[in-house]
Amino acid sequence: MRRTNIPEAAIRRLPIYLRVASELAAADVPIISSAELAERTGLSPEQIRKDLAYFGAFGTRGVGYDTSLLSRRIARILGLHRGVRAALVGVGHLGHALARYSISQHKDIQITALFDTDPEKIGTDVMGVRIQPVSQLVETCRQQGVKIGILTVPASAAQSTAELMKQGGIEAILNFAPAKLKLDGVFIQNIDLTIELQSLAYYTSASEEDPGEGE
Amino acid sequence: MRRTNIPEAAIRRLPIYLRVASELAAADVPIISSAELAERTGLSPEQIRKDLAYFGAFGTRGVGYDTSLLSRRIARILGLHRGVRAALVGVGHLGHALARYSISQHKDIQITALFDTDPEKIGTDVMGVRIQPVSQLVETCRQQGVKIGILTVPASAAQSTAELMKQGGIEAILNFAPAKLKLDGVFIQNIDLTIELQSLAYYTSASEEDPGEGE
DNA sequence: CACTGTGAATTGATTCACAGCT
DNA sequence: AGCTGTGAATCAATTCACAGTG
Repeated sequence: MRRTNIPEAAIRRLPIYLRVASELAAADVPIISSAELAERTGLSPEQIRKDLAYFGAFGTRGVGYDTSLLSRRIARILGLHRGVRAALVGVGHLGHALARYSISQHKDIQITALFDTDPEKIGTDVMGVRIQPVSQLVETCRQQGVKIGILTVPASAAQSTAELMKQGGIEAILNFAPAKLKLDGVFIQNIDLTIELQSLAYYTSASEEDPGEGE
Repeated sequence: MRRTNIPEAAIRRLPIYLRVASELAAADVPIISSAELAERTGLSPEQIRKDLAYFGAFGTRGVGYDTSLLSRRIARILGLHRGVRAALVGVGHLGHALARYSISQHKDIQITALFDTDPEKIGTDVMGVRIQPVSQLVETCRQQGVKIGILTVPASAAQSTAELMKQGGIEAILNFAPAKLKLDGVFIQNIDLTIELQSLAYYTSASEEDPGEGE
């Protein structure tokens, strides 16, 4: 019933709507129109209406969307209403920063386990979450019902760590390592800083095609 | 002549090809076919051929692509051949981690300036790059010819900081703040950790539509 | 012969335009 | 009257299928 014909692009926009809707609901703004949502998100009103309509009509014609209802519905669609547990592997500088940020910010996605191989780090904690050895990953993730993995290990360790995550019952991975993971049955989203920066360079006058060295 | 009909998606894949090609060239593998490239990147051979063909034919029919030539050509297309300077604003935990990583890793995109508003941080350095007050941003970026900005400030400061970046001559921004920047004439790429994690939850059994609280 | 390069076909996402509620 | 919800049209990206070439 789920995961059918709904564009992936639409799903990636739901958290944006969620953010705006819950901010407004918290500020006691009860209603927002697709036009206003468009204004605040930089998307088009039609796209917003279409995205929301994929999941059933929760607006009121002639009026708009109830911000409180909207935020609850989106949270439910994403499965955030009960709280989703995540584990982060590789507590280097980036991993540490992400862990701090996620542990402090998100109530809906909670990092409940941290793993590393460095004996110096194991046993220390990040904002109250203890760093465990990677050898504990499968067992701990299974015990805690962790569903999301955040991968901030070196590229060379990425594939094997991802496999452990799968064994531990993780169903979706946010991969920061510059490596393409091959892992069936697990949803993988890559964030690669090098790719982002390098492709950004293209949109810069630095790339203004000075006409090649010959060859 | 540039920025014409080439799909943005293709440009975002160039750094992937660049990585593989330069790794192979460094390992003295002189030639790679689109099929092998597909194998290593998880993309399709046709897509790779099409992407590369947008920028002119640099393969040899019946043979494949010269890895060394390929990496040089892509670097040139992206404008990386001369080195591109970047500035990072907001040296919190995430900013610090990204700065460390970028300063140490990338030769082609160099972070040459760091900015923050915190007097405690100003004057300290990250791997040899001194943190300056944001009040110096415009002047320093102009002086150094910085073209890329990395934005790791709180959401509330994102828009105003982005405007300073534009004033400083920055042409492309990698924005980690959860805010939609409105800024004409500057290419903006957003990375929003909350969005990534929340949309990941959808692909997890956590979201298995237990049928709502009614209303 | 084995590969690249590329028009044509397809698939997917966005935008348009309007019908349908409240 | 003013908004949502949605089929139809457009636009963009991917995949197909094969012609072209070293």
